[in-house]
Amino acid sequence: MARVTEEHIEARRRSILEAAARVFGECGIASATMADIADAAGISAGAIYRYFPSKQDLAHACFKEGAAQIADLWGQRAAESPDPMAAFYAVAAQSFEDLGTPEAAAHTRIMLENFLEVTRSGDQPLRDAANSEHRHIIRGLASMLYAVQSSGRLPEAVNANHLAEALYAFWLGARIVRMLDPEFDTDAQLAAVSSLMIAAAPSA
Amino acid sequence: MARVTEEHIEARRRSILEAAARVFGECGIASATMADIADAAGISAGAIYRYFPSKQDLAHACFKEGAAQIADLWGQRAAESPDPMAAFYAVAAQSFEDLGTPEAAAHTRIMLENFLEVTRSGDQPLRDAANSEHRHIIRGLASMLYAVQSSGRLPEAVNANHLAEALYAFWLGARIVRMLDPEFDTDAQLAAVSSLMIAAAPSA
Amino acid sequence: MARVTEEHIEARRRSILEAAARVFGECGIASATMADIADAAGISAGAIYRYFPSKQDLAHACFKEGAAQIADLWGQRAAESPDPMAAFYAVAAQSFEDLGTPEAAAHTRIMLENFLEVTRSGDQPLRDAANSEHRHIIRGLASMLYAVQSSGRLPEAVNANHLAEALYAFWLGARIVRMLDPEFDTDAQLAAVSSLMIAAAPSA
Amino acid sequence: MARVTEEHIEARRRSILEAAARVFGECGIASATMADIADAAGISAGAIYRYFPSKQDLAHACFKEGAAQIADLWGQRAAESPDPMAAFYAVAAQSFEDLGTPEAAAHTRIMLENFLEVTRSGDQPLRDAANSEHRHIIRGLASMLYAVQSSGRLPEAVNANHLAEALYAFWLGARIVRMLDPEFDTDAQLAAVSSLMIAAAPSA
DNA sequence: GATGAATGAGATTTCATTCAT
DNA sequence: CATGAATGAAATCTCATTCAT
Repeated sequence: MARVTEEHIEARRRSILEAAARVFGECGIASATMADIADAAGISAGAIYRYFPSKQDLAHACFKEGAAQIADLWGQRAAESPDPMAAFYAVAAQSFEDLGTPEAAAHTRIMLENFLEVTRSGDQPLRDAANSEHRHIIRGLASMLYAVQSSGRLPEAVNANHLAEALYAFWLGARIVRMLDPEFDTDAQLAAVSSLMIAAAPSA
Repeated sequence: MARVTEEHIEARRRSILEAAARVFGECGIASATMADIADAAGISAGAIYRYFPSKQDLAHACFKEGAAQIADLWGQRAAESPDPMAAFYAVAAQSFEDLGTPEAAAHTRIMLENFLEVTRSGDQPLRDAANSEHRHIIRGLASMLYAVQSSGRLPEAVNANHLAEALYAFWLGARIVRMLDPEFDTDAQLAAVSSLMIAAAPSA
Repeated sequence: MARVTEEHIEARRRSILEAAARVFGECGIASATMADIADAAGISAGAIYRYFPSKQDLAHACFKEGAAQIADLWGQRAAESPDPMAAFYAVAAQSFEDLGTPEAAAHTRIMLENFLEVTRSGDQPLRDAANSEHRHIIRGLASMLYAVQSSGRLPEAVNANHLAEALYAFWLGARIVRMLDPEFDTDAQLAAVSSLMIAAAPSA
Repeated sequence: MARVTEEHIEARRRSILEAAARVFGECGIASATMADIADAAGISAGAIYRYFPSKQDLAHACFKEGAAQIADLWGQRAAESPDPMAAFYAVAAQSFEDLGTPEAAAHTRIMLENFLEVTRSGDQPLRDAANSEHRHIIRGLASMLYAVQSSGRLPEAVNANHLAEALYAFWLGARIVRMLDPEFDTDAQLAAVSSLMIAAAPSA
């Protein structure tokens, strides 16, 4: 089985990563065993170590993968949409809805586990990586809000940057509660926030 | 005599619970060992089993304990304050600030671990317990907002219930990001939200 | 089984150490498994870790134990014997004979494995420990030879110190070859060395 | 064509053997991995199995190789030198000095590992092979001593055969201690032994 | 009632070896 | 023939839990 193409190797790496995300999401990083992941990926446990040096590295790779996907989601939608405010609603609504899929739910859980590990271990590079992820999204959100403010639909008295942070926090918190409580109506919450912003818009 | 014994038992139970919260918060539930907890509580590992049937039960008891404390915080402050809106700011600001203390940080982490376990295990009673906790807080928040709305400082177009949920989500998400990123300025975010609500207030 | 006496613990430690020496001697440190040692000691593998933090530490403890026994042997005999030269023959002959016992053979093998590890790892403290052992014996040997030289039975032209080192090297090498080759006649060699020294004695 | 292939095969075999000796000497047989050896030999791990059926066989081949080199050393020098006693000093001094080179140090270590395995496994052919090696050297040494004795420089009372064995043991032991302890002055020891033999020489 | 030594069931990780390419 | 990805069988070490003292 030697002399395999580069793509084959990359594909194997990805399939391990996907299996790991699935299993980690289901069982938690600590409880999941390498054997579980190997089974899910259809290979032997030992084979994983050709692609990832340790369970911890595999978990980190899963986290980065998930973070990249989330960042993509925000970046893509923001670029697509002509109305910046609508983009926020679209992305938020989309990601809330995605929570129903096992992948997105798993990613949310892995992200939280990563958060827990980072705040506990005090590993600064890891912390920086985690921070840069949310800062990236907040920056995007803030630039949306600046555009809204420029168009006169957000009062000057509101600090766009800080509101972007608050919206990010809302989005993160809502995802969490929503996973726990399916009756937690994220769409209605989005609508409430929206109506608040409309009400706050300087009357033309 | 029996009375004294019972008190003694309860005191022992509490000291174990406190030690467990401390250790679970620091190390994570999976990594913490019963020996760690026993050391922190100043007893032997075997003795814990007289008070809690298993590590898992001990962890559940910690969750409940933490949830009760958070609920107390909200209930107490809300009752104290004459101005409902101010109460929200006070509690939120207080809890953001508390994140600097090891106890509050540990509680936040334990709550998240609880969340993770609940969404994974599908254990309905546990899920209900977790849900009832945030619903309790949201109810309090909603009644504050109704009061604000009644006083004419919040537009009728905004659904107070859903806004309460959104504020709760914001509060939860902000606590999380703040633990990761000390530069995440929760006070400024509260101010931004506040200024938005003021701007949205029906002009007298 | 708690609240065991200090002696019981020490006894358990010793029984593990003895079992380990037996098994390490038989199989080699690398090949021996903790399960083998646990079986030999009549306990579970996990229990060993209460007494020794790792397999490596256990191996080192075995080595030190063996070294201490050897040093005792030299020290004791040297003190007992009025004739220093006879003491050397006695100790050497004794230790050559001992090679027939499993314990002594095991110790010789463990010592060699320790030597191999030390020269490979470059761990200086370990190296120092190993060196101090043979230096101790050589010092004893040298003081014997000085006494012999003082009594005029060894020419002044011979450096007693260096001859002591040579005798130590001979003793070590002979033990090794003897284990390999039962026909290697260590007594005859001792006699040959002895006759050489007698021949070298300044004629009265 | 067939001839070329055969030479090629032999060359490959030798390069693997050399790489294995290097790696085994550095890491020890148990710790060395087939991958390490393959890297050192510049081939793939799987290819080794075309030349040697198993790791153990490879190790045995290394032993034999090392033994042959040592025997060569003694045979060559002994033949070269007109004065047999000088030959012993030359070979011994040379091999002590060589211990500074990685190759010679590796050979000494491999020899010891071989010794350990042989005395443990009870594999008689292996034991015989190891024995025949030192007997070969001892025979050479003994014939030197006979020559010395014939020339009247060694008393008849000394058994040349047994003294040869003792010198061999000294040489082996000194090599070992010297590797551990660089301050172990093998030249001075040789000189001490030499002075003892001179003193023992029947006064003309 | 408390203790802590012991158990025993894994979990991660490593490699010799094989064999499809 | 060589390659090196994959296997699968350990081996070390960790802990929740039990129970003799």
